[in-house]
Amino acid sequence: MKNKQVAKLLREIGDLLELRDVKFKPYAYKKAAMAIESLSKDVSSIYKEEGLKGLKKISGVGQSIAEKIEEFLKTGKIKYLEKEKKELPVDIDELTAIEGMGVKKVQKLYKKLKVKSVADLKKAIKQKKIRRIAGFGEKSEERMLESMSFVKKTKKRMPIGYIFPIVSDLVKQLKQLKQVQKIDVAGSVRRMKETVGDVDILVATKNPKVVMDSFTKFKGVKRVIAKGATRSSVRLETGIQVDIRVIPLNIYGSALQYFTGSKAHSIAVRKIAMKKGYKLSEYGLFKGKKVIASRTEEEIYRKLGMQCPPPELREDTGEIEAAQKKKLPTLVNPKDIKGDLHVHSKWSDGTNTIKEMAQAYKKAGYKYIAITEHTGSLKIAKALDSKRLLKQVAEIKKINRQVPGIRILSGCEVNIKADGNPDISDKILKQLDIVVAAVHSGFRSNNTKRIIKAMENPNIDIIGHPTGVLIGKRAPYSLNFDNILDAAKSSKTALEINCFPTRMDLGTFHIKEAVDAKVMLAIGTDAHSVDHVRFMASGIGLARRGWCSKGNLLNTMTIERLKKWAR
DNA sequence: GCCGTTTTCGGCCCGACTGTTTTCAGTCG
Repeated sequence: MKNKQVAKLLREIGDLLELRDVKFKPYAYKKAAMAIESLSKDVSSIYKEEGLKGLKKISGVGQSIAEKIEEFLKTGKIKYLEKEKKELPVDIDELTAIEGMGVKKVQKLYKKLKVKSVADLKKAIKQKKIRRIAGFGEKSEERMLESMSFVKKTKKRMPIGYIFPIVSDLVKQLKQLKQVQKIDVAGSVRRMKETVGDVDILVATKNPKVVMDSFTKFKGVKRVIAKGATRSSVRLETGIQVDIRVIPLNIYGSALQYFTGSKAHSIAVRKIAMKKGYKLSEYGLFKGKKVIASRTEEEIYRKLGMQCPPPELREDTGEIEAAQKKKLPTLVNPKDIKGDLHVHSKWSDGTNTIKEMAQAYKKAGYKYIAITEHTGSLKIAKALDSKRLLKQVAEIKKINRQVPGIRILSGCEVNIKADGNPDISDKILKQLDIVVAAVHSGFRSNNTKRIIKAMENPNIDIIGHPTGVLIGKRAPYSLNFDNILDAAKSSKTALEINCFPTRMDLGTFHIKEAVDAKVMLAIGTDAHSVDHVRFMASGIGLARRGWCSKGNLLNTMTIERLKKWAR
């Protein structure tokens, strides 16, 4: 996937143009960057299939930007960008990562002090040179220095699965204030994005001051970045930034709509409002000075002639058109989920017994779980060989009698060897209810053939964490995903939505492609302890982001239908 | 640089907070 790289380069061009005070072009480049970043298809495959014409079909991409993308795909660089960079050799990315530093300030500091990097900036601050420049002062120096130490942390996005407990703790603290009339988490958390940069919380109250004062003093708050009557920002000890917005109850809907985003979705919706002669802001939908909708999101979208898209779809990747045509899909719901198809126990690298896991899932309302331990050649602690696997099958039969009300399926997470064969014999796999197969080695090679070979094995039901990505740690291995989808369809193999927080694999884009190709999907938490049962929530969110309906997921089947499907 | 069932030219989403200013530019979301 080249999309992220392309987006970054275009954004850099935008920044450089902004530095030079060029009008409007920066906006165009950044808009194009945003569109490419949220594209469901790889730009290089678009280019391969349809050439320059295909690139120009991307919203925000015209002749000039298309040519620059083409140049990058062919040569690995963009001459225009290299030239611009030579004239302004500034590490914009690094410098603007500092709180309160934007391109204009970077420009000023370069012109006046030849500041090119964070190191230069640090030196200039130490020499007290910054404060002598118009627009800067002693306080700016202080602020910059302070935020430099946070830069590394802030640039990192956190997996959503790890954000939930932190967020729910904050919400709980806020709910205890009697002044809080209504509260919601907005932003990327509400949209259930795989990773979260910062957390947005919306509160309705008649008494903003009390809410703001308490919030900025909550436990876990390390630093107050900004504090005002309607908006405050803090950084938690965990490094996460939390923004809180306080508004009166009568504009709750428009505020929630606005603060949920995404930015691309918000801009697109505002433009629809403009076309109808309205103005949309967080304060409501206006006709002239008259408010015509503000209490609920549904009301606003209705007045704009569209359905209200579920938050998970709000990325401007087709949901707006679908909402206008009243053709939004009915997304899968938590209550549709009957089972978890990827669970570990003490038998391999988990921390709880099978019985404990089953009881935890039963308590959470599940009808079945599949115990899927690591197998054979995998060097992970206590991987199961054929003998232990068969022993576990017998053991599970016993536990099934001890824990009524939930059905434990025998399975495994079999290792796909380099040649595409499983590292447990078919004779054994045949005796299991559900077989998840996954790649655990050879991350640097193209694994398309290997996975297709595995899918053609009739004993393999699900391909686990299909792209091998680890958030913030490992890039996905190279795959021809179109070929994977074809093979999944013809071999009737499901692809996993592994929602262990550091995996989130498949991700949004690939899920949507699988849904479009009518390939079955299976959510698996990859739970290694009873505390991991809750990861299902982000798995469902991820499935919804990929436009999954009930019918796209194995987990929504009854146990009878699932077993039939597996056979 | 991009875009258009009002436009192929003339516009580009909107508002809060901060630090520096004496009324606002820059940044952020």
